[in-house]
Amino acid sequence: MDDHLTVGRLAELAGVTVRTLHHYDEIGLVTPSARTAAGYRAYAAADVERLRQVLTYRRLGFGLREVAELISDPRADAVAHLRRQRELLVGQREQAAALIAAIDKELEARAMGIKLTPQEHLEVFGTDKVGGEWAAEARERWGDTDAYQVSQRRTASYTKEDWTRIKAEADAVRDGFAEALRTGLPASGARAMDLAERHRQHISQYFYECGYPMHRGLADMYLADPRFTGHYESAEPGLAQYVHDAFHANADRHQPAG
Amino acid sequence: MDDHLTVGRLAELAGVTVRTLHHYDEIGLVTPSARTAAGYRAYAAADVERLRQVLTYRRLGFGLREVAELISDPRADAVAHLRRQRELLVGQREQAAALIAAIDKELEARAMGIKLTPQEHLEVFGTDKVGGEWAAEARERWGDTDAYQVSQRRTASYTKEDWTRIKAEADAVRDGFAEALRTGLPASGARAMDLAERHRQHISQYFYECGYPMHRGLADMYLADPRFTGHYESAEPGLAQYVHDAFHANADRHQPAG
DNA sequence: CCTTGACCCTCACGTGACGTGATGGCGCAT
DNA sequence: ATGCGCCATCACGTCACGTGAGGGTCAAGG
Repeated sequence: MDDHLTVGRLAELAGVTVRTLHHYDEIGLVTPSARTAAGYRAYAAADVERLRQVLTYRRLGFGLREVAELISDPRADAVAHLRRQRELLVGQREQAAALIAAIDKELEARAMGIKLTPQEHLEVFGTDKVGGEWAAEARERWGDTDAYQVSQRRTASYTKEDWTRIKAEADAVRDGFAEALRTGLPASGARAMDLAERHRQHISQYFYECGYPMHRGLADMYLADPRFTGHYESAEPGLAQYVHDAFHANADRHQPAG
Repeated sequence: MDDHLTVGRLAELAGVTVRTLHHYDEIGLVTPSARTAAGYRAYAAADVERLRQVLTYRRLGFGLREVAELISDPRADAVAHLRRQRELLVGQREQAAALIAAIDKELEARAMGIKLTPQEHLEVFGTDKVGGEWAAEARERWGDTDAYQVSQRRTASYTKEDWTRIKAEADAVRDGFAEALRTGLPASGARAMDLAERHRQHISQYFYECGYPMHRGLADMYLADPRFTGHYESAEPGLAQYVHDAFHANADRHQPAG
């Protein structure tokens, strides 16, 4: 009774109710590895660790049935779990950040006395949807590994190296734009438009299908969102506007009537 | 039927099921402001907006009963809602970030063949608990609006100008580091340490109390998280490591025994 | 005009993850 | 031996929908 915990103790430790532990025992999700003579549940260190995994996955939006599958997956060791959990958490964090950005945008608009278009309001739904069904999406992704790389909009599971490459390419494009601006080339010139096209293809390859209409949207976003604006403005004043114009010029070139 | 939406359309738009909208209608949470002759639900723009509020609060972990109270609170206008939602989202984002940090820590430890102490394992429970009851905590906090402004740790509601200044300062520090690295100054030299200190005070002023131990944590983080790494590496190769070393050197200077 | 298929309606029971007692057995201190 | 707190097992309640069943509505095409 010294290296084993009672339900009450474990519940307090883990921040859940006793009933929850009973429930997990009932459905066989976290079963105490021993019982006292009187029938008291006795949780060992390994049980605590298992509960920790369970609660982590639960927090990520998985149902208990799914959690059971995940943690009993024989081809996944502790590190694999941690990597998976990390990814999902990054997704959650990004999602929260996206919603914060949307709210900032709206607050800003209201502060300036501008009413946003219904279109812009719907962004929240969009991100919200992705958010609410994040786990579901993740599940689908793990289902078939073929369509996975192809159709996903988000950053899936890039390795550190991938990110480094992505960042490098993004910076290369930015620096290219900065130089074009400094040397006085027009935003609608061939050099700027080529850089815009390179950027569009980069986004398409690593993030999501980005057609010309969507690329136009990105251009506007880069002017509207201070974070993105800062990314370009910090390299060269006026660069955000320049990039914006180049994106649109490039879109005009490939798909007139925009 | 032109400015009104049917259930199906709204459901798709909002990323929820038709059944959910039926349910919200049943309990009087989001009731369509009109019905067609055939009895079809007809949602007007105001209804859509209300649904948006509902889904936002729901996403933040509130029960529908609570959501109903929140959005029918007469002393809260749209901006107040947005500010509240923003705060809760910042909390969620921080919480996710905290868990990511905890996982990074464990992954790092495992990579180095170190087993963490049970103490450290329990951190996850701690943050998890805070997370699960985030909404409850938030509710308590709103009890007194005085402590509210004071005790907030994060970025609350910075203006666009604030963000621009913040970004500018961050870039100035980065460029300073880059130059120091290029000119061959050591990471433990006066120039680098002064920049580190400037960075720390910047963080403390605009974001959160950042003591030397926490600044050390940030240093490690900058090497661990590819986005932060990219921020520095893109300016100059090897800069992330350099900055990391400078932070630690600076911390050593002010608080030995680290 | 009439069919067809996609959409809509209202019951109404099912489900997942527990909450909330009810009733009774340990275990230790006074 | 007698509280008092914690433990056990039923067993029903709840919340936010899911999932059909059975039947009306509507726009498009034959």
